[in-house]
Amino acid sequence: MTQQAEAARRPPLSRDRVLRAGVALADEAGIDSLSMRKLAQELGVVPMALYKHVANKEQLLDGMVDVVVGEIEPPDPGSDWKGAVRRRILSARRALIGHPWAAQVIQSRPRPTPVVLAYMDSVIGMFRTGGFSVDLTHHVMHALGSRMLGFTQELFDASPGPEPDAPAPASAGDAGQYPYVAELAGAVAHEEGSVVGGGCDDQFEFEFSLDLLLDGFERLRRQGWTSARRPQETSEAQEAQETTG
Amino acid sequence: MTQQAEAARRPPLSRDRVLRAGVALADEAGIDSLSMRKLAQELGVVPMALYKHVANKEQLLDGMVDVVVGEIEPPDPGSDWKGAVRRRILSARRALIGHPWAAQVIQSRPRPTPVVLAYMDSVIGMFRTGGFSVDLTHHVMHALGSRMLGFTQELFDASPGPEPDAPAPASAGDAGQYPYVAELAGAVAHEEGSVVGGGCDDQFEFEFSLDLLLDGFERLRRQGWTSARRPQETSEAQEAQETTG
DNA sequence: ACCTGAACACCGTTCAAGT
DNA sequence: ACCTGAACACCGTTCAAGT
Repeated sequence: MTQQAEAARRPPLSRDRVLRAGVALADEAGIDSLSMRKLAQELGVVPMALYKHVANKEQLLDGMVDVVVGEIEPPDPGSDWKGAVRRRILSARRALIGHPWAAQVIQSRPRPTPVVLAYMDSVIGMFRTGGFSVDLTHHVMHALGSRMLGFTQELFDASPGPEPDAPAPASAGDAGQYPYVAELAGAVAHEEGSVVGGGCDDQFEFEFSLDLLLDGFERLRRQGWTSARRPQETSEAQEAQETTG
Repeated sequence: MTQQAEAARRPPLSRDRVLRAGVALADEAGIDSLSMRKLAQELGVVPMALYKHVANKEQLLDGMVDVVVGEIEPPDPGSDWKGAVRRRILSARRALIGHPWAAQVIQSRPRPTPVVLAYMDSVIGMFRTGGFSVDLTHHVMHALGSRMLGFTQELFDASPGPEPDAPAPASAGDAGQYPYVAELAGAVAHEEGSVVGGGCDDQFEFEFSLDLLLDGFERLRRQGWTSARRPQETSEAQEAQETTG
């Protein structure tokens, strides 16, 4: 009765509503809290009702990834390849940051969804129309890796877990055992503009390595790099050039 | 009776034996098949017996990561920083490749174990003794990210899953929808030396982007880069130099 | 024909009962 | 004091029974 009344008040279930509820639940409660059962409860529906709109949990996660990737802004044409790629990737980063679970879920997918494939296709196109050979574009895409979607795999899960006030990764007590880590941690803690608590400026780090790669790509493109010449040889030849220049 | 006889035959349980059995089980059956219950069964022991040697499953996974990281060869002194770092990272890569689950597990850990911290400390040391400032070393470590431990996060799980003969990521049917992906896939399929099945040469891709980064690091080091000057400005200044040179 | 509750085959971990 | 079986609170998904 009450159940029926509630069902009548809510809009009918649809794949889209299921996916958006999944995204909302993962945003709020974390990806570990996302279960078919909890999602059904959130939607005021019996668990099995979900299976009419998604084949299983894997397909639910696929669809949720599509929602996030759908938030990435389209490429803006009419600028140099580097600026265009840079802007697009930083837009992807903004989308991913809004959904902290997304990076992990994307990497757990056994294959890209059509929406992700379309995004990758358009990024590849930006390199190709920017004057990159098929060969170089291929390796460049591998070098970008997950950075293409706006995230780098931090070595350890930096997401705010269930232990909010845990000791810092490199606490003072470990300074003796890990002198170089301590030196770095100390410098970061005193850095201007760093977040309270001694954290790193993730955006700066992201742009630092993104620009390092993009600059490297541009250098290779100008040299007409092909996979016949290994990058190491390339760099050595270039180092010689720089030294003499 | 039979149980007791079996228990008597086996060496007594220890933390080390539990960890090694966990590594072996994950190697053989995949990380998804690793459960406390199955691991106990593998050791001929009741599930609760494991909890005397590891506090919980999280600590089991931590210990398993330590086993893998322990396989990385120590640094060999007395060579230039780039060669030393390169060799060490490629050694880490060999260790990680032997345990396909390790990359995923490392990234799921909320914080580095002491063994991983010690490895990171020694890598930081290779940069510092190689002439890198604390500042630059910090950003360089971020840029390396998971590559430091020998793996890059491939955008999608390339590990041999439960569907061994599934269609290729970009099958011919999708060529029309994703023209640039198709172009790349076609080129890779015809590449010399590529594995049968059209896969990429992962080792080449890894070294390509590793060398791209290491070369970039060396360039910044020589320029005396500090975080006051952004990489982009650096590169633009350098581009002007290169163009005029 | 459609929907759904109970059931199945798992988890990690707690806890009290047994030796 | 030590060990461990049963139990708890969950999963994703199957399937047969109900409407």
